[in-house]
Amino acid sequence: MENTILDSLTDAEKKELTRQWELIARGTVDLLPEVEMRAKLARSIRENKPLRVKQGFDPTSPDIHLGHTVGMRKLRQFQDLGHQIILIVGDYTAMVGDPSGRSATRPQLEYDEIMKHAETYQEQFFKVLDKTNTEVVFNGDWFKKMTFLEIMGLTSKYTVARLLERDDFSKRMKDNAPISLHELLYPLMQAYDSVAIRADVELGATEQTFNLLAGRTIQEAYGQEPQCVLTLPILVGLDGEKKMSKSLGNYIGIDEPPKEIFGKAMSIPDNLIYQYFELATDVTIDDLADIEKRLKQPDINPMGIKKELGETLVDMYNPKGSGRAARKEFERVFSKGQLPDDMPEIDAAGLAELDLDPKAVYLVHLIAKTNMSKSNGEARRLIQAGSVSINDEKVTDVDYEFALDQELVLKVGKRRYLRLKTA
RNA sequence: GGUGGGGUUCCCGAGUGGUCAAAGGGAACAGACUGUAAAUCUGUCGGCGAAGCCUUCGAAGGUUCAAAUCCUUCCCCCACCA
Repeated sequence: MENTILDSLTDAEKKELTRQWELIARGTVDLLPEVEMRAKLARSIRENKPLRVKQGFDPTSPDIHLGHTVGMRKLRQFQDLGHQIILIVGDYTAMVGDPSGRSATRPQLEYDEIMKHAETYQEQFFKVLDKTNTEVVFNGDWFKKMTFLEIMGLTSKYTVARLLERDDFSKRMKDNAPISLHELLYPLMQAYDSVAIRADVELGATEQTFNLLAGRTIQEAYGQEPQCVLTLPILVGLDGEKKMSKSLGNYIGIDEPPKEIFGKAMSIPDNLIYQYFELATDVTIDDLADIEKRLKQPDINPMGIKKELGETLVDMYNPKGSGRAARKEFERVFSKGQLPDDMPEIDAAGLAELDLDPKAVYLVHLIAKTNMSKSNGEARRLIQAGSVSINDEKVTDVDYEFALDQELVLKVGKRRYLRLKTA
């Protein structure tokens, strides 16, 4: 039957199919099953009916980061091709916690907190996607209403053996780590989302393959045509090892200030530069090839290319020119060792509020109370390690105390600054 | 439900009455070297302005001059059996 649709296309339609296919396939790891996907696309073109393309995001953290944008940018491509995007905000799935790639149960979140995150997600989605033809739905909309009988119905459509096939579960079994029953349900919930919105295609990172495929099974069980599955590479975090995630602290948030985005981009290991361009930016295939070539040249310092990356990333989520400004600022502060444009400030009154005497400021307390360190102990250690300076002069005396009688700049570590003003 | 094994600091993991704020490793932070890269080396890594004190070894009690270590109860995890 698939072939009949393909065969019946006019030349113009075939050309359109090829165009769409190429764009969709770019950068994807797997498109399963390919034949079905082709047939769905062909039908969509023939009948002029957009595909319903879905991806779910669990609002487990307050911000969207570059890792999320890999899928979102693929969605954007579908959108530009005229297809319908459905974003599932997983308010209910977030409560369960996706076990994918996890070696331990996720901590359960409070519903209120999840909803707060959901709000910022909805704002940040549209830094990448076009608001006008995006549907945003919460999966709580249907899960909230499900009766126990209906849940039984859902769970009867999948077997435990198949769930346990997943390597994250089997690993946990082997390691004698706990697996809670509700975690087993996660893939079924995600799968049911596809039923609820009648998805034609679902996107996700490669680690999602199992959940995505479960969607096919469940849709079929509910009498729907199974969705096609499109997987994308996982973006590695700043540490160069683990996947980018808020909880690991190795992320670049798209809502962060330009300075931060640029600085974080500069801190990634060199061997990630290409990947970041490929997965997190919109550079053309030609540019990508050029970047690859340049990175291979032995006499080139990858730092320059990394700065381009930083600039590109900043510009994607900020007004024009922000990338350039961020780069200049970075070069001034870190390459030339000059003071940053702006830094936190405190004056005598501010010190007093922190219970510090402007006439005899105890440095350890100053650092700790202004959150430049986590505790007095840490402040003391930083001083001993020689990472604290005032007006560019290293301070190594743990008991250092000074009177604030002139403007000073305190620097702790490589990037924490504080300007002290007399009034 | 029964039997056995476990729960130690951010993580892994040693420790079975004092010398334990607790070995070792990892992570993290800082310093040197650099390019806020990697690698390497060094230092730090519960809190308190020194001494000393305080909090921490699943939870709560108890024994003891002294408890991560012994006892009691409870909570949780795992394996095998059912």
